[in-house]
Amino acid sequence: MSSNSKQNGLEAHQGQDTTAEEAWPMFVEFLKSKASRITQARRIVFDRVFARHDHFRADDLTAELSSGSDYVSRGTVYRTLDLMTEAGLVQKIRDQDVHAHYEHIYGHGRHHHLICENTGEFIEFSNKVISDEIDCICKKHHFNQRFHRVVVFGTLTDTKA
Amino acid sequence: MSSNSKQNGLEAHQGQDTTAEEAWPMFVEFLKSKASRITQARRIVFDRVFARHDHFRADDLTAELSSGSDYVSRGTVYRTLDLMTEAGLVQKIRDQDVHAHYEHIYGHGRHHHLICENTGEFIEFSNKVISDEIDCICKKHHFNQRFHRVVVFGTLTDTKA
DNA sequence: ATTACTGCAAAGCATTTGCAAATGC
DNA sequence: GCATTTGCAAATGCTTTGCAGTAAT
Repeated sequence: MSSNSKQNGLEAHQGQDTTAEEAWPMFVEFLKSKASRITQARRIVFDRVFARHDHFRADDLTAELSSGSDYVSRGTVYRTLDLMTEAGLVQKIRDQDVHAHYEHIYGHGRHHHLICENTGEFIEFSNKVISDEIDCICKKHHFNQRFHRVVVFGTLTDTKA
Repeated sequence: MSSNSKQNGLEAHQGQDTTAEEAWPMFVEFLKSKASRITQARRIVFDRVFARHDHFRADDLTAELSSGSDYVSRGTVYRTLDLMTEAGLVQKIRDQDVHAHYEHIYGHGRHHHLICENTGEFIEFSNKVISDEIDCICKKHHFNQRFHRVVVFGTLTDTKA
């Protein structure tokens, strides 16, 4: 296996971050493990993601990559971002269901959720330790909290004996 | 001011929850404070929201209200839900920006965010107390955690002296 | 009577998808 | 050479909006 990403028959992309160089082999491994291909488009998207150090939207990347020699199409940007998320290299900040859910809160109070990824079930909880800790963090950061939200993703294990 | 919501010239909607009856006057107050009107459509949406005790999508409501004598149009459902959110009677579970944001996490680790509602700034933090507490909650609920997310909404107070 | 609200249908917008051409292996 | 990927453009699905008619004050 070629251990150096520069040998993949791709031009060197200049101005690259150390992390990108470090992380690329991980993505390569991931793709290989899925019998997926190491393509130019994937490398380009990958580099752009690691060139950034902020939060971005898929659309921002699409825009950046929509002209010039590094052109990658919208569809491919989304598809690659999904792969990188699956590989654990990228965090999707508002993921799962894109669309808003509501619930009434009168006589209910703020609470948080465990979301089961199998059944879609929501389990509610509230917890003072967490709230207090968050208050403390806010204070530290001179942040005036309006409210907070905690969401835990995972699966509900069957409790039946 | 009429203190009983049943006097608002609207038919009584049967099968109603106590909370709906309790909360309705609050919504009325809210609407009055905005010089907005108490309408049938708003009452119908309101009742449907409080008749539910789960999480729902705006679309679910629209579907429920798209036939029969309690018809309310999609647009109005969304508009009313916004009002109820503004009034603090409803919690929008995936709010703020509807669209996904990404960030790369290699050499970064999982972390959480304080989001400034004025500037859109993200401040990152990670905290073991919170993670531990969440682990504990998951155990209690027989929940197999994949990952969790904490988001705090509010405003960054200027720290300059 | 006045002005806000509703219903409708069309527009918006991020995201997804089907398919023919291109590319990696 | 064969199978996966890409680019394209159209489709999707939730949400928003403009406007003319309707209802609340």
